[in-house]
Amino acid sequence: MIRGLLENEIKKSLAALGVEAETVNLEHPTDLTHGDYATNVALAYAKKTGQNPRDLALKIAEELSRQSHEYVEKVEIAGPGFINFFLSSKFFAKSVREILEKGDKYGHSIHVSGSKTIVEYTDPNPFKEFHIGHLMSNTIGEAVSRIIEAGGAEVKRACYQGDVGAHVAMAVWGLLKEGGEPSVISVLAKAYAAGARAYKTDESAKAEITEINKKIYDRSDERINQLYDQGRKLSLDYFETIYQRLGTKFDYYFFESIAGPFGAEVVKSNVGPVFTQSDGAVVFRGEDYGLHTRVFINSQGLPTYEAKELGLSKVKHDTYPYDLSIVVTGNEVNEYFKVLLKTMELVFPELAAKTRHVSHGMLRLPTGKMSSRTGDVITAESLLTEVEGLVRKKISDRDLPAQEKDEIARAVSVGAIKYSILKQAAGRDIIFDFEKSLSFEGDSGPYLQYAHTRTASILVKAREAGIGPKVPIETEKNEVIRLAYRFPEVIEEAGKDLSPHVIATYLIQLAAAFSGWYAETKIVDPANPASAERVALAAAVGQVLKNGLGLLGIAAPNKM
RNA sequence: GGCCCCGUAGUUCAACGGAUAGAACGCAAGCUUGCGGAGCUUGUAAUAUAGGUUCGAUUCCUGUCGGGGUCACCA
Repeated sequence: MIRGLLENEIKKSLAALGVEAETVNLEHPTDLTHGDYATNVALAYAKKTGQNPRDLALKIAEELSRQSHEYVEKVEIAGPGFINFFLSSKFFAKSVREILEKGDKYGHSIHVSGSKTIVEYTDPNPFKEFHIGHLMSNTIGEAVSRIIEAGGAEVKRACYQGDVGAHVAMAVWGLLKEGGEPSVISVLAKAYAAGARAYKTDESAKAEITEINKKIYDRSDERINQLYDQGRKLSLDYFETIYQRLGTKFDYYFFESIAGPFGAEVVKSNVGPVFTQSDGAVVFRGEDYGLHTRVFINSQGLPTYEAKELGLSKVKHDTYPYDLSIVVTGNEVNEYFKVLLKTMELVFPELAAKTRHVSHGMLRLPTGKMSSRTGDVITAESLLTEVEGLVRKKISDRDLPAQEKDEIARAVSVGAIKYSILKQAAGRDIIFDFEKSLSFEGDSGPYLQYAHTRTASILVKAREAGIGPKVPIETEKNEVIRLAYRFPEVIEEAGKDLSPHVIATYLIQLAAAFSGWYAETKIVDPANPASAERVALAAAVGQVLKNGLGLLGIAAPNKM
């Protein structure tokens, strides 16, 4: 990559001046008039060498020009002592060629190849709703998975599901009361809601539910077994339809019925060195580590979230010996997760060192539209369906076959939702704004998809006109080409920080540059000899947009 | 109250300790004899507050104010 090359040259230049530089900071200036890369080494090392930053910068630039490279057009000193690099047309021509040659693989690298990563995300509970929180986790987890895969690692996707516990007993209680067979998902949802309500308000129902919970564990009741098995399968099958719609395919499913008992065992065998008996429960004294005390096994002998997740870390590693384990959750568990990680350090130190937590805020809808009136959860399906309907309306006047319209409506609606989740750094709440996400203007998924369809239709027109994409040795320089080659670096950064939004931000910048160029430049023009290379650039931009959207889990249709 | 996270244009978001703090929506003014106007161009407007560290602070440290999470058996 050009970046490494420049870093080396800077280091060599510094060495020639007798400056030992362990780190070289190289960045893309926000303003393209400041060049394609800039380094602040002169500012950073001025003091050490007792020189004025600009003087040092000047000397470094002299050294650099001595070893100048065909891909660097010029080196400039600017501001307080920045050294700015302007890349050459030769470099840009080469980068366009590379994008077209690598195609769908462009951006993929090998910087984490050979490593094994497991990503746990979504984690819906059978018998309960798949709500928009799960949608958020799924979107982030899938994007993170794809980004890490693009770095060359092997990635396994894992979903952890609570198939036992009070919530399940509540649903089964509801089924018994209503006498309904769990044959459609709405029956299950209703049964759970009834059970949850009764559990809070009705003492005898509460006792019944507790009893059912026990029977689920020991499988002593035929009728309950039957309802449980049916309901569990129905739920899991239903979740699969959503994963398919969203574009996720899990490699592993871990269940609470396995991780729970195992976690409890792990905790029990570490009472003394790590955990403490207290009031009939087993707790971890987090205060010794600046955290707070958490219960791992409650006084009824049942493992809590922390114990299960602790057990799960080992179950995962036994299943797939990972180098890196990423867990995506809502940020309400942040404090618990810290405690969990501390116990993991004590019990499974080698696993704790490999674990990273990505937490996200809540997905909130504006009041009025689909907002929950009575505290009901909003299901992922209802949001998807609502948005898809709006998209369908928007494209209703398109002259396209019905099946293609269906595909477009799906791609655009999923893209709109996913993009609005991924465009900002995970951690804070996201306000899903129907107007903004679906006005398809500016900072939105559909805007990116639209930019991509424009590149696609350019290629169609070019083919009709017999203008092939052709990359010359040197090429026209513009903002578009000066952004396109950065894609691999962007993926690397997003992977390092587990931050899909880095890609989203970059794609918007690229798409905006492309749209501006598109508006002022006639790309397909048989009368202009430059047309073939412009078509090549348009193709390259389309490829980068497609690959980038792909990393976010968003489809890039050719028409919309 | 303790601990953790967060305060950036009217709004929603960006910005490895770097240059004139970037976008989008909104608002104002423009753009089609040209590949999709779901677009483009120009303008408007912000680092909560007081200190400190630094050549340089939205970023790091401390105080204040404001918002959110959490503080033993639900996740």
